[in-house]
Amino acid sequence: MSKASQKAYDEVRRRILSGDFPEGSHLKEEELADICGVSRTPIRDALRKLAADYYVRIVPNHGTFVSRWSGEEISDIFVLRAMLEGYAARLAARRAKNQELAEMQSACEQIDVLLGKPNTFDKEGFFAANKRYHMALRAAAGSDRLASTLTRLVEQPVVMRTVISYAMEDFIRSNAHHWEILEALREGDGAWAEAAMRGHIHAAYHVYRRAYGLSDHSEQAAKDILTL
Amino acid sequence: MSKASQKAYDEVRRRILSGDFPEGSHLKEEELADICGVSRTPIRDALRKLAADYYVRIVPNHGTFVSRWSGEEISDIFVLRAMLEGYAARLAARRAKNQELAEMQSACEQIDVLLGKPNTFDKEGFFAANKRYHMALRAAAGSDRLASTLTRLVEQPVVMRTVISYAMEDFIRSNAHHWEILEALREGDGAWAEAAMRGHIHAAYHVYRRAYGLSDHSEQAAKDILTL
DNA sequence: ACGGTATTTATTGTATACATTTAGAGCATC
DNA sequence: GATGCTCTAAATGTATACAATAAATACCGT
Repeated sequence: MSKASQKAYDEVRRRILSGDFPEGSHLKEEELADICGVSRTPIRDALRKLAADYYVRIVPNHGTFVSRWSGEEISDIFVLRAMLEGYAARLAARRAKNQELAEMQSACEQIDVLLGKPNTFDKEGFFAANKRYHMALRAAAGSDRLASTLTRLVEQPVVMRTVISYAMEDFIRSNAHHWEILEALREGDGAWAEAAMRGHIHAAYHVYRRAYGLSDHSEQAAKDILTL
Repeated sequence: MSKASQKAYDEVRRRILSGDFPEGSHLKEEELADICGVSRTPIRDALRKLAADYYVRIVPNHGTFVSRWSGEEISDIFVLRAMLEGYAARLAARRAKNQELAEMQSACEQIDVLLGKPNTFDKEGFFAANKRYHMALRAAAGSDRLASTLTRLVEQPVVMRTVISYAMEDFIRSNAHHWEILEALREGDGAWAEAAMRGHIHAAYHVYRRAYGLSDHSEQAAKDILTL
């Protein structure tokens, strides 16, 4: 995507994630054009891409609406993520290059530094390093299709909300998982990497449910992750 | 997508699948506009959507190019499909409504009719009914995210090529799987449905490899499906 | 003849004007 | 008062003109 389109994409996405554009709200092209300082054409490009990434839903001849994430969908997404990212870890154990492993290690070390200051813990920094770790692992899996599917599927707002409700012990455990998965990759042990990654996602889902309540459906989804 | 955009999408997609636009070729917006009889604007919309569906790749300021499917990618996709469509079957066993089950049964019956005329077997008809069956199952899973992820991931050209190389016994076995999965859904047995679906995809992958050759990598992918 | 630079040209990116569609207000009719 | 119609306004869909970009070409100097 080019300059204006990218600018529009970033700006609209940011406002959706920040809650400035609430779920279900109608995004009008002309208003967005004013806000972003570009014409309607790149706005439309951006909206199409946001739709492909599930941030919005476009109804022909009616307009673009910010997606709603129901509890059911979020549960489904955690299960899908456990499956796909687990498989990515398995592939990465076979295909990862040194450079990618180094990038993952760098992210782990950065998080360790942050963990060293528990009183003024930098959640934003954790969020960024965590993302860097997972992106590197997806790249290491060596399947563009899998990587982009995962990136689209894993809604950053959900990750964000999960991280926000992490307690200190959750951050510690999360990075312990990161180190463990990295070791599994270095050993070339795909089964280990996959199992550890599933555990990692499952732990995140546990925190999410603890913070935002659990339904029968989410109970079922938790079982689904276990019995994949 | 609206009228002109949809028309452009269908036309360009058709030409890609038919080989009229070969892999790697550069699709120029103005030419496509002439071919489709619409202006560049809906052409651009269509290209963006084709990119989201992995049919083409857009390089900013350079243009749109028809995607290449490497053997590795195809293997990866079969594994992903076994995983995701297996999970869809598991969900469908819990959530499927009578209407969706009826749709699936209708597709099975239609294929049975086709199978009754082995001398003049209608592969196109099988292809269409097979698609109807799988779409109904994805809908029955009740997760929009999962359904659209699958639809994007499963390249119809790959399915097409696979079906083309089916022998009569492969068609028979394929529909036997369809009936078995349907029964599992009716019994509400998610584990059965999932296992049967994975077997179904695995059989298709076997035919594909038999027809188009197998590499070390595809051997590994076949094992991956088994040990999911 | 060779290398480097300016120019041209083809293609994509952006803005804007116009067409189409849809929802809703207002009014007439039953 | 409810129903259904027409008209209007607001939003999206489409076409086209213009700008920016990048590659190819021609030109010039050495």
